[in-house]
Amino acid sequence: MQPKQPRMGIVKQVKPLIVKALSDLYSYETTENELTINITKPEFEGDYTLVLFSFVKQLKKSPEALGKEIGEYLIANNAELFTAFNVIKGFLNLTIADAYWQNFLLSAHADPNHGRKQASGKSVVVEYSSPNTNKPLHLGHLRNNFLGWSVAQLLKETGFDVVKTAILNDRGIHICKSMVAWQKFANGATPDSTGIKGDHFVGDYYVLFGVEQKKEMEPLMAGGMSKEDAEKNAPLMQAAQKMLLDWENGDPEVRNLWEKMNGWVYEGFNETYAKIGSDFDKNYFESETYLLGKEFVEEGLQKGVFYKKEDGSVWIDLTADGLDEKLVLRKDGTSVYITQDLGLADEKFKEFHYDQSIYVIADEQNYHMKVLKLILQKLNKPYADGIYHLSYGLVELPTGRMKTREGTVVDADDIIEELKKVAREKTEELGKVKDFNPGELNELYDTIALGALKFFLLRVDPKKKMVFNPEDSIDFHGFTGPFIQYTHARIKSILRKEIPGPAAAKASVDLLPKEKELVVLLEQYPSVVEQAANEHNPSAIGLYVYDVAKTFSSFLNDHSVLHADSEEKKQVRLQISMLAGNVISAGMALLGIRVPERM
RNA sequence: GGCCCGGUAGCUCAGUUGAAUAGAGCAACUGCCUUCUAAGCAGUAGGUCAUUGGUUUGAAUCCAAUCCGGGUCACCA
Repeated sequence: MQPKQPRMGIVKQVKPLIVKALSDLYSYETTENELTINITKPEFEGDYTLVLFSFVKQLKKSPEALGKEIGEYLIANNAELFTAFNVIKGFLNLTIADAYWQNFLLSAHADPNHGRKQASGKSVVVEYSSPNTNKPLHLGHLRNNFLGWSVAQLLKETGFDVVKTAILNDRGIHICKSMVAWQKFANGATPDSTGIKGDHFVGDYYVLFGVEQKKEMEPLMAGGMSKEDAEKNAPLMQAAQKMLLDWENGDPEVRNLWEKMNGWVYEGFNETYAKIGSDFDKNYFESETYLLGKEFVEEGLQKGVFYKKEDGSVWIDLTADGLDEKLVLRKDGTSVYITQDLGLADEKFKEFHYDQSIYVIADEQNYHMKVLKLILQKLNKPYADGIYHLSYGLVELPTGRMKTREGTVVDADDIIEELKKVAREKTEELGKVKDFNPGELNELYDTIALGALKFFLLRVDPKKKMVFNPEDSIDFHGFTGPFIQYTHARIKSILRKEIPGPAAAKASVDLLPKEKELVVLLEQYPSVVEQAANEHNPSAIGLYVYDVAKTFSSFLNDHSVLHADSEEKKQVRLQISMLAGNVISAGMALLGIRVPERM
């Protein structure tokens, strides 16, 4: 990962000039990374500020003298870029030429590719979403989905070939539980016959399994059996275990039922994915990958990376790396989780020859992913270093973790519907789009509801866990998706009346503070995209786009675009408006959020 | 217990390759809609940046220790 960089565009051009200045003036050789340049605080004159303290000692000069000499040098040698400077304490405040900002505005305001980079030829696989097929998606899955989708989009934007993959955990004891419960209690009911969405339908039987199992456990525990034993010995559990064996042996009846019920779940998932705009280039199914990776065991033994214990189980000793001894093959010769992950990593590489393989997985699995990468490195796999775990924090409720048992899980479909309802109520209350037809209204509600939800989940640093408070997380004011969408609609409202004309090319007027602030901010957009992509961090985009919307709103409050004092002024403001609209639209698109023309 | 991650305003979050008085939103309070959409703008109030010590011209940011919270260390996935 690249080191963090402040968001700034022009600074990339400024840094080499300062390096050269230090070299020419003092024969002091430094690198761009050594320079600290910040945006100038509003209370001082200037655009960007070089912090001088770090050179004071080495150059044995006072900050004031240094600042003055560097400032004078920069203006003397780059008059087209710098027009003024001042030194306050240890800070050299530089003023960038108005012409630079005006040229930027001219070239960028109508450029739809502003911020997009050339294809690099590098490829990356992004795996996100790894649901079990025994219950519907919840809020945690949504964070995973939105993150993965957005990171994929960011990487596309910065020139990567991206393959989006999902792994479906479609086998195992949890699936058998739903199947057993359905066999016993459903009387042949189906999603169609009940009108229940497939994934919810199957999930209901998974829940029912737990309820009925508990009933069966009571007499067993009353007879003195421990809770653990009662769980195992409950007839339903026995049936599920048997079904798992039958499944592995390919029993046709079990396989048929399994395919039928998984089919219902996929139908439900696909409906939700379509609704949230999630998509995948390739689905992997655990039922097809769970046997992969065994060849790694033999290879690891030969290379001396793994070792075999007396009972036949195979292990790797990672204690030298500060980890533990990890099992890679059971004594009965069956593989464990890590084994199939090794196999899947290899499978993906064979198919896509990735330079980078990103796994969007919750931070519960930090340890596991560390082990995965380490084993691949020890096996000298060429793709090992490209493995990257995008670890995200869990979504919690004010009361703590969501728990299926306690029924505190926030269902994905439910929360989307709830938000849509709020979007509708709010829209009707405001009454600004009374001329919309039902189709347009429905689309608007979708746009707003999903905008609110996606922005809420993406605006937080992925690696941090976050709290979802149902009471006030559903908010359309302030630091939210709908506020940004609203700002976009306002901009469009202006541009529907007039767009920047050819006369704009000649417009060169002094920028007022609010105008300047916006232009400087908008000029940073490509560097923000680059940074967000490097860090696999969509929240950087969210913060930035909000900043743009907020700054624009403030600007709009103080200045009229269409009724500016002069034609030139109007043109400049139209350009700023258009660029702000494009940046908001493009930035939100990177988060998977649509922006409406009106709302 | 070992390892990992976190602790910033009442709440949710920015800010952490060290830099000028620590920033937003929500909630509270005050103003502002015959003028490009008030889902808005402007303002007031709210902080021992968990604690202690250290490094430094300078620390929310780096180091150490401590306290608190979470995760993980399964022949589960």
